[in-house]
Amino acid sequence: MPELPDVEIFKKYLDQYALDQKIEGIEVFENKLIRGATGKEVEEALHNDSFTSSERYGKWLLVKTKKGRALAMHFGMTGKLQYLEDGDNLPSSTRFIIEFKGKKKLAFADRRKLGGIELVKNKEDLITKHNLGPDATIISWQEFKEALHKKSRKIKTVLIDQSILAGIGNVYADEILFQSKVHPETSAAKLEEKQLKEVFKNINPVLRTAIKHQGKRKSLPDHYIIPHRKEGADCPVCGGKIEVIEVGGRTTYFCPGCQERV
DNA sequence: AGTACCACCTGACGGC
DNA sequence: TGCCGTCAGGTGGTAC
Repeated sequence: MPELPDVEIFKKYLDQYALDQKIEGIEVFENKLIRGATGKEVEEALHNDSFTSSERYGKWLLVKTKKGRALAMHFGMTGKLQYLEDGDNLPSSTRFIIEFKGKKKLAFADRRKLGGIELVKNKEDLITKHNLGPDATIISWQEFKEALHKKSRKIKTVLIDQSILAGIGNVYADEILFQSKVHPETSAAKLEEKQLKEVFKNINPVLRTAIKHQGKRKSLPDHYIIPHRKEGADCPVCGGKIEVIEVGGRTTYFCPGCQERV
């Protein structure tokens, strides 16, 4: 379930393996995952070009080419990248591959087909097209407060709304709220400024910790709720029982002892 | 305008 | 043993 930390890991992976190699073509196994263009168009756009750098924005990975093009990748729920040398087997659920000189490949696999790629002009184009708010790791306190303090919606649904801030998904929203001792169903507008600031202050530490742990959720610190995402599990902080509810159609784990309803 | 909800997607899992 | 309903949660579109 790629959220911001997972995409940051994909970025490092792509930077390590797929930069500065001549692109000879692409092969598409699932047309639906090429958004807003045909496979042929993407092929023509990338042919004889090469990737020079990448940038993560929210849950998007923007890959730039030497000739000034940009390929935006989204990983949906189950997307991932795999770099292959000549003779390596394609991962299961490979939806398309980018072929480099020397029979090397970058495979985009996505079991549930909720991810995909598209051609964009640049980062601003991506942001406009998908109505993305500021990236969760760079938003300032002032911007954050301004965006949230009048929202009547539940704080959790606001946190995962990509048009408000980009990058936080279901799992890390629960973690940020647990660390902030804020109940996920509290209306954003009803939070005291102190609580809202606490939420803001926990965003970066939680996301950075997740990146440091390579997105492996079981290996996160024990005082995080993520390793205890199970109904009735013991809360690592107060020893109470973890509860499961649905918020905005998403499964939500929280500790009623630590996260008081406002 | 702001908010809520549903469709899409498919493999894993659990109940009977 | 095997079938089948349910669940997971990303985005984007629609309805209120």
